[in-house]
Amino acid sequence: MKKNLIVIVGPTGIGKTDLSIDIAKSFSSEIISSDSRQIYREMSIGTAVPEQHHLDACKHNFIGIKSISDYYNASMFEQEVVAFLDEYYKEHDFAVMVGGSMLYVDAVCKGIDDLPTIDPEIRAEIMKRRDEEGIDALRAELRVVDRVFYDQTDIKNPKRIMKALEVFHMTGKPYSSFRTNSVKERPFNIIKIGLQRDREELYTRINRRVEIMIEDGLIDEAKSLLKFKDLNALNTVGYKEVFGYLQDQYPIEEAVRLIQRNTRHYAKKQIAWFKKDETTKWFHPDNIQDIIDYIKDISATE
RNA sequence: GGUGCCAUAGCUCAGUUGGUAGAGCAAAGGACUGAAAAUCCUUGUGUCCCUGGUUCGAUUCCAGGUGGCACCA
Repeated sequence: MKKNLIVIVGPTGIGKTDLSIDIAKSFSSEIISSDSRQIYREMSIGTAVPEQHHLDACKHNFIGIKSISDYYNASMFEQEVVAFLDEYYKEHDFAVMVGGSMLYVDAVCKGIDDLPTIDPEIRAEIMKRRDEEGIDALRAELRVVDRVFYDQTDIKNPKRIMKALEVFHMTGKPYSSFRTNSVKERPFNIIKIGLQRDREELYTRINRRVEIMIEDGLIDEAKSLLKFKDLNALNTVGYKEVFGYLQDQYPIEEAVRLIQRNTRHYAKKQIAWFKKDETTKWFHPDNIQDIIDYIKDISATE
């Protein structure tokens, strides 16, 4: 019988953590976190890492396994999770993957193309040119060296331009030549569960959760990380806004307001991304039995 | 009770020397295969409080009304 990966997705604050533990218990399963920020051990309050009694209730993987100074990306996550599952499935039939990082979820479920790892010098060089020559110069170069990608991408997005140029300078080949637009076959079933609530209800939960983070010591956590604020890991909702407060740019109330708003915006983007996947079955987080029945039903038939 | 000020987008307000209106905030929709909690794109019709008057034309001027605020009694 094929093994099963139960994937639980949904916007931040929807209630994924509680549900995932119930599901994991029902299927004698461990949990894999697909969360690009909970993976850093220095960040826990601001990333809403599950509380200790949750962690004790069920084995969690891929939480706190990296340091904020480590370079990490979706492809590394893909490889590590696939390797993990390869071992894990020798003793289990089900695994639960839960988390809101859209690209990380897709990296595991669909795979992403093999690309060369970019030398830090090349990345630094591109960033330096962006600062000195401007993004327009980089955009013009991309048009020459990779017209295919230039025509199909969002050309106003500096990150897209820089990524493509990094690959070109690293390999001498256009970025578009690495893009296969294919989905990798996995040796396990993927059962996608999407969680949804009324927008108003979700926003109320988000606003409240931010207040709780502050009560739980987010300010102190951010204070201890202030000197690392330029690391990518800390370009994160909850931290960047507190950094502004700690640097006297605005009062604490403003920081809270910004975190709440930016978290809502993040949730919106997650909803837009996840709803495009037509293989996802949507439930309200309280309908636990329906979800369990659905998983039993679909896993038995595949 | 009297006087004055105010009434415009979900909120705070600007504005129209009379030709049916726009900022900030909030919000909504979307893109996105290696930095993704990142990055990027798009979206402002609203009885301009109500009724009447003047006018070719009123959200704008005038009168009355209603509501709010302030001061005086």
